[in-house]
Amino acid sequence: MVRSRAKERITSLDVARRAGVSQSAVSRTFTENSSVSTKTAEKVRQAAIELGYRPNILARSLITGKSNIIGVLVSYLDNFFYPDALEKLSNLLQSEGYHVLIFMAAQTQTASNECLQSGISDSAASIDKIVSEILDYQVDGIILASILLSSTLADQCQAAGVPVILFNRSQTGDYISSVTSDNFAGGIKVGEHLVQTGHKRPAYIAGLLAASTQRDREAGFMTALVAAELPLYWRGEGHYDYDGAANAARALAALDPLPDAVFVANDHMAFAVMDVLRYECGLSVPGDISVIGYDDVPVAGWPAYNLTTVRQPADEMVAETVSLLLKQIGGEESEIVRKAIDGPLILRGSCRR
Amino acid sequence: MVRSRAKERITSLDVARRAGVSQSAVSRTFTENSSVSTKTAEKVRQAAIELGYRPNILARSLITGKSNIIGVLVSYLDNFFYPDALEKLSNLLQSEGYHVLIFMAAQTQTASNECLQSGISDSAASIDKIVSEILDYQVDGIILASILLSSTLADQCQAAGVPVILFNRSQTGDYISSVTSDNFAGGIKVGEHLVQTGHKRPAYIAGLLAASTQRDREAGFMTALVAAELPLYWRGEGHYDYDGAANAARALAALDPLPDAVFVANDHMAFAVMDVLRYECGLSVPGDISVIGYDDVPVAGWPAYNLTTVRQPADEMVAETVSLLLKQIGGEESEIVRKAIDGPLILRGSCRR
DNA sequence: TAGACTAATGAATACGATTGCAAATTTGCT
DNA sequence: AGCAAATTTGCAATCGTATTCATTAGTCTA
Repeated sequence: MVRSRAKERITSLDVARRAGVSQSAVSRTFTENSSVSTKTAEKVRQAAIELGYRPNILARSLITGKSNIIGVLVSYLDNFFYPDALEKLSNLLQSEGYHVLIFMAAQTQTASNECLQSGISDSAASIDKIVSEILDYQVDGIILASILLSSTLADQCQAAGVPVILFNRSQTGDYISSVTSDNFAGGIKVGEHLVQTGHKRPAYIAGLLAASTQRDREAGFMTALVAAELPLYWRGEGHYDYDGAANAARALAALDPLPDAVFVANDHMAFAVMDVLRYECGLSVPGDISVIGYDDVPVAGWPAYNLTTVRQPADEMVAETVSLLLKQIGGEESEIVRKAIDGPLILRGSCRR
Repeated sequence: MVRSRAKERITSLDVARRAGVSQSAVSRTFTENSSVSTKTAEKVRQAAIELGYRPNILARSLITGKSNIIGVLVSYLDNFFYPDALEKLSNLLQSEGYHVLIFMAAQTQTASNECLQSGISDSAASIDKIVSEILDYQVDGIILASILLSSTLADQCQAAGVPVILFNRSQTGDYISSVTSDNFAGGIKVGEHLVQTGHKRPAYIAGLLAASTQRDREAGFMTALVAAELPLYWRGEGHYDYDGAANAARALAALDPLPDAVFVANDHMAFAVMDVLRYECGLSVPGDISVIGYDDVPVAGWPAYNLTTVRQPADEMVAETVSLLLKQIGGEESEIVRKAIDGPLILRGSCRR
């Protein structure tokens, strides 16, 4: 079976000829709120169906200056929070008549211990490159999931009149709107809960140091500990990475005495920590150590982990992101907004009560 | 801080004036293999940087007839196989100079037991609608992940000269290329392995009945059982859904005598099955029942599940998909191809040896 | 240095739609 | 019916770029 070769496209002119009207009439039948009589509209629609015509959105965008495309840049999808958020984001934008052009930031190959500074600057450069590409597509807006933007790029977007919103990251200094969960408050909740439940030797495993989520969660956690005059017993780094967190967990398990609780900066790493503690070290969670994560991804609720964690309200974060973006696109909102949405601590079985 | 309002765009003409050359010259400097002297190219590039000019891809696409956009339609991302595949797909296409316009198929709200026929036809209609939208964007090609296409839509794509490739689904009857793993062979491997390891009461938990992956995996599995003259002890349905599979597992656990092994049609469901068996029913896996899954998503390798499963070679599947699609776009390949890539059975701890 | 050929350039047109404008038609009202 | 107002309709310009074609500049050979 051989597919027939490239077809000559059907344009509005073809439809116009067939329907016996002008090309403008065709255009108007397919454009919202432009004046066409129902009679001609019907003729046009009929002819369009017969010919299999559909308007060329690229041509339309060229003239209207609106592409109805939102560029979404996401760095990695192995943390389940992101596929989930992406799905919700895409669905919501679709329902608003927009479409998502997706870009993956080049994976920085700095697996774990490699010098992070260079890794970050590498990726910053490549991200700038990608954002430029996004702009080339004349997108109406940009959403950066877990990604920061150089200030020159931010300027460039602003110059192009394209609103940018950071999703799950915030950036001080530059003037970009962001939507996150209230990571500081979440960190506090974790700290207070550990205090209230009588833990005495709390540990912390950090995510990527450059990430605002990591900083805020840790800052909140430490604030709560300080308020309770409970010193941090140990601190490790897992780089928001399964293997990185596993290594940190091994270091943690070698301590004597053992910490009695560990707050891990996100669920994805917390799973690694629990796996190592339970299946490599033969420890019991929460019997020997309590583990608390952050995100409340679906897997956290599965019985195998049953992880106590702070929920990031993905639905609300996505709704807020889209609403904010559309407002900025519509020109209604031009202030810089930094929205931090509160999320509850979900008590499950990985933390001793 | 208030963002400055919409800017007048910088066009190639602006750059031309600034560089003291014609608009054609500007265009040529930004187009591959067109003849410009290095001297003028340099002038143009300089002026472009000063003005912050970047070519408008939409305008370019309008004239070249190539958008460099690939439409990717995916139905859900909660099965970890898809985020992973999507990430790889996007990366590979990006490296080939293409970009991904992503569409989510409307979630069929037929949670589990609801009448599936109507659910499927609903979603088929909405998928046709979405594919039409994709075509409106003048995409150069379409990838459908786990999604089937009505034959009228297939015709429409063909008429528009847009190649379509099914990823992880195949469709008989219609003439669409597809890339899958060799699900039949995989099913056989599972069946043979259960036979060789001396299991006597094998059960099967099916995925969505309409899915080719489900059909082929089950057919392969049954073929192996029949060859060994081992009857299927029990069969349930989980609809490729965590909760659906959990329900099936509860039914399975109520059997007396218990099956001694269950092949679950994908990993995502297998996790639910293991969770129910272990934490609801107090059974041991693999002590009381062996569990085998399909996909080898990353979580399958985590110690908490340590799931024996058939690997779907995502890298190869993605590479094959992209290579095939690009060939078809380039017009080199016009035959219908149905590629089924073999994947190994990964032996882990969830199946008794 | 002249001649032959190649490479570089600009003017003009096309891609497929939207939209302002003016003419043509329909509608509404007395 | 007759005129004013409102609605339709078609023409033509436009969006930002690629590309053909004719022309000019540049290179190489003899």
